[in-house]
Amino acid sequence: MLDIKQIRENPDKINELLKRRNPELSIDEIIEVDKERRELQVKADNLRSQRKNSSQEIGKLKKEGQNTDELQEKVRQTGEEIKAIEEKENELNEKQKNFLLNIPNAPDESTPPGTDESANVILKTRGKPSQKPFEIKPHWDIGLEKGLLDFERGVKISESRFTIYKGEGARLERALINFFLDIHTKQHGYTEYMPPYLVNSASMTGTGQLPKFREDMYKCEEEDLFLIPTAEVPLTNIYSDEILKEEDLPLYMTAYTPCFRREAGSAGKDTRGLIRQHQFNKVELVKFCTPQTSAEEHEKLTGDAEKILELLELPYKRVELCTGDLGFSAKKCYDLEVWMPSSQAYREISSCSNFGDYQARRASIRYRSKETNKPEFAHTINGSGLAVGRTFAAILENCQQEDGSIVIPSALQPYFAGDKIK
RNA sequence: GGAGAGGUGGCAGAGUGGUCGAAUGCAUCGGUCUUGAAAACCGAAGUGUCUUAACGGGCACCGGGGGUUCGAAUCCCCCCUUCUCCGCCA
Repeated sequence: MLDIKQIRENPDKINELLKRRNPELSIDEIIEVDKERRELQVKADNLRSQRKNSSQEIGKLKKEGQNTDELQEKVRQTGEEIKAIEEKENELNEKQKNFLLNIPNAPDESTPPGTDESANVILKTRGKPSQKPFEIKPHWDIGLEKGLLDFERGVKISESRFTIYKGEGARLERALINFFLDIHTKQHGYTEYMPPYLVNSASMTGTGQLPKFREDMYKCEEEDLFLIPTAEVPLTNIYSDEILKEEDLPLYMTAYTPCFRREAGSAGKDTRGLIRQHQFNKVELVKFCTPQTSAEEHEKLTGDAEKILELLELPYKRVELCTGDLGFSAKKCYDLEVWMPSSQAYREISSCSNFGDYQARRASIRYRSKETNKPEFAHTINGSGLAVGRTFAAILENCQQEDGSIVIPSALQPYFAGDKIK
């Protein structure tokens, strides 16, 4: 969340940045609440101080055998006063907290302004969209034909947007996961994790999914547990409510997990194929670092994700999201988009965001600064490295041959234990 | 799931109604001593929040929430969690 102190001190600056994201956003209404809240705190603190002193006095007098009835009655009344103020105080605290939890991050100064994706900026393009002398079959057709995917039975055993991988399809998916993890751990310095796939509401709040996006998530009925929509949630919250040593930073973490999203509100979008599933596999990259290095670490992390696309020889673009297209918790974001012949378009396959201290403040992830020896909020960064199902689809299409076979990119062949799907 | 015992500062561990933000030990940091180091000795040191130009000061925090009381780490209730035993089980 945003820092209330900064809001207090620089309301115009913060409003201006938020309005780049959405003109309707404003922190104005919280300023008065904050002021009132602080006034009440001063009042209550003073009364509590009085009560403390008087109570101690009573203790002393009683020891001396003196009558304290009158003083006790006075303190009792002070107690009632405190209670009344505390009630109002709690109400305002709650209001402020809710407000802050529902306000998105302020965009970075460098994030290009704009209201929707049309204002996104293409930063680079690598590889050329495959021009082939035959018609490339969409991955859902070729996947079904080759017995790699079973959409209908996936729907039968679950519901729509659930798919079964089968035979060489399942093996290709597994090969991709292992390939991604090996590159990131062996070449990019990430530590591999296997976190829980169900997390509590505190974790979901820490990374920003709650309270605003509850309807996007699968929730357990009996427990305070949600299926993770991304490994970002468990990984980022590993160090919530902790103070790390500055020497421990930067911290690089990666994990393969399935991801679960209700996709409420995407009815009718990408209904065919693997692009938009309720359950999909993803390898996630997460970093914690100091504010001084976060911009640089963000660039590096994005490069780590790009490396995978390059090794797989898939054509892609790097796009910088404009302020209006930014995710809720992000202040700066690059999307990687892979060429998808079936839609004759580039489709998002990774999203690499810098959150500044926004998540760290929500989840209380701090490090002790060597310079000041005081706890400071860390910066968090994450990105997909990559979405596995979408990579699977991209390979089925981009690597498709005229005879319908799929040539496995050479870097992946050892993982797939084969060079081709016939 | 059942029974029992716990949850206190970075760690270990005391404290069962008042002067306790909390003894003590270890670890940490600064200093003295030393050619250097160790040892010894002296000293510093939690987190949050409010207030102040600043120095400083106030308040809160002993797993979380509520209650009793003039006063709660300490008493009561609920929840979470750890350990041990039993049950179940991949």
